[in-house]
Amino acid sequence: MKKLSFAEENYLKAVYHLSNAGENDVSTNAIADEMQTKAASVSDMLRRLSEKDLVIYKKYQGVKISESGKKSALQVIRKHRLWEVFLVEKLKFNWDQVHEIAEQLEHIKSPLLIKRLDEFLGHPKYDPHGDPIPDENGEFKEKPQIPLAEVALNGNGIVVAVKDTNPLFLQHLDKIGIYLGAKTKIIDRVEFDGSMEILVDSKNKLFISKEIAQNVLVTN
Amino acid sequence: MKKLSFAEENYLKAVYHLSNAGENDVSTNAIADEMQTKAASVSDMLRRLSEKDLVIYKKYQGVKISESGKKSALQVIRKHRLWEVFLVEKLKFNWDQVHEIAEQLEHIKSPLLIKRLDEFLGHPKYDPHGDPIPDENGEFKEKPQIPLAEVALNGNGIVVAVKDTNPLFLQHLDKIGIYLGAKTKIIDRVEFDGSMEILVDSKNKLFISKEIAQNVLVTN
DNA sequence: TATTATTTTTAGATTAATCTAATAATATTT
DNA sequence: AAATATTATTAGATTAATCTAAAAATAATA
Repeated sequence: MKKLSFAEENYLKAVYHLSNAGENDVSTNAIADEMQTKAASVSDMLRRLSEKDLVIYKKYQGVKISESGKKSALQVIRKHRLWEVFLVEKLKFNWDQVHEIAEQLEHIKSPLLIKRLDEFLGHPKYDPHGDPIPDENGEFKEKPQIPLAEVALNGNGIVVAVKDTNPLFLQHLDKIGIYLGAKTKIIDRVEFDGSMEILVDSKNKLFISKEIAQNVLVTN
Repeated sequence: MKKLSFAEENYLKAVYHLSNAGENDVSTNAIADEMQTKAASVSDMLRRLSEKDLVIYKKYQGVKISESGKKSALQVIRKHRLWEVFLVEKLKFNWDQVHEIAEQLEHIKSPLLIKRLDEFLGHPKYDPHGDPIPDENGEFKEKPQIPLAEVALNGNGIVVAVKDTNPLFLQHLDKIGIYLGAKTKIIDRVEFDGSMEILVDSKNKLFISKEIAQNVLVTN
């Protein structure tokens, strides 16, 4: 595994995420969109990543991440999520504040540092948004999870993740009292607009919109 | 304070250190040496730093760090040393392993992160090598310190810092049992070669070379 | 299917940071 | 002080990453 530049790592991450963990092909424009850059820059970078066999790229046909590219991407994701745990657990950040800082920390190169950080944090399996943390070999297990919007009436669940990590969304969840680990029960559903009434931790009645219900993931 | 690139921050740090905290002028070659780069690259960077008023640069006359340059340098140094404390205190690194990793971490941009890290560490005043950590305003106080080599016969001291932070030197100190906070007493001195015999923590007799004695700093 | 629209790539510039080789300024030494 | 050595700067390339504008390929639609 050669040492990659920050830009290369960021592109690999984007390809990995947009391809749904390397399953699908990804389009140039989708990457440009995700990375807030221009399609021309993406084409250029894909050509270079392809020369290093980090992606499989056929002009005009989209791009797929290679095995070695996936490996690299997963290590960056591992670092990102471990740092997020550190920021929330140890430095008392809120879950909506950690993404940007972790975007920087994820590029620090030191395998020993990450090993020690992982130990220090007690080998966490999930980050503050419920996303799984890959191990040293890139292995991880997603928690079984469905959007609140799809839970049946009177169904119970435990909040295990959020689909969107937009700070405004996370702050809103904080405000209304939804957090990772909260117990939920669907007590009413409005078919007209997809909004619903839920009971949190058997004591707080909440009215939430369809958008919220689609982005809060629970397990049962 | 504008946002600086990694390279700019590294040059400012080098100028600051080589000038003895901004006191003296620094030569182009000295900087090239310190940074393992070529004089031509240094000239170029000095011109650019000068345009941003981070250094005062007159061609062929050496360079001095400006007030705003000093401020930036001290913030980078603050971050470097706080991360070093974190690595040693929390992640159980040895004092000879932390410099390289801190060289990367010092460039992470987030004032809040550093504020929280500082709190988490209990507002440390010194790093693992005994060097003072500047506060948010760049203020710091050096511990009064003299090399063991200059302590009088039978004089006592407490190890407060090391002059050299070369890993091999630090590992050697570990091996012979010298560490920050160790109590020392000079029990013999060989005028011929500057070597000396010392008593550490009132129980371990050690024979050390002139080189060691010059690079271990004590207070009394 | 031919035309139009969209998407993607290439061509050509730009910026930061670096390098080597050549030149210029300063310092040292006969 | 003139010659020589040292040190520092400029000129000109190079590389990574980006951009705009133009060209090429693919997709959508009349």
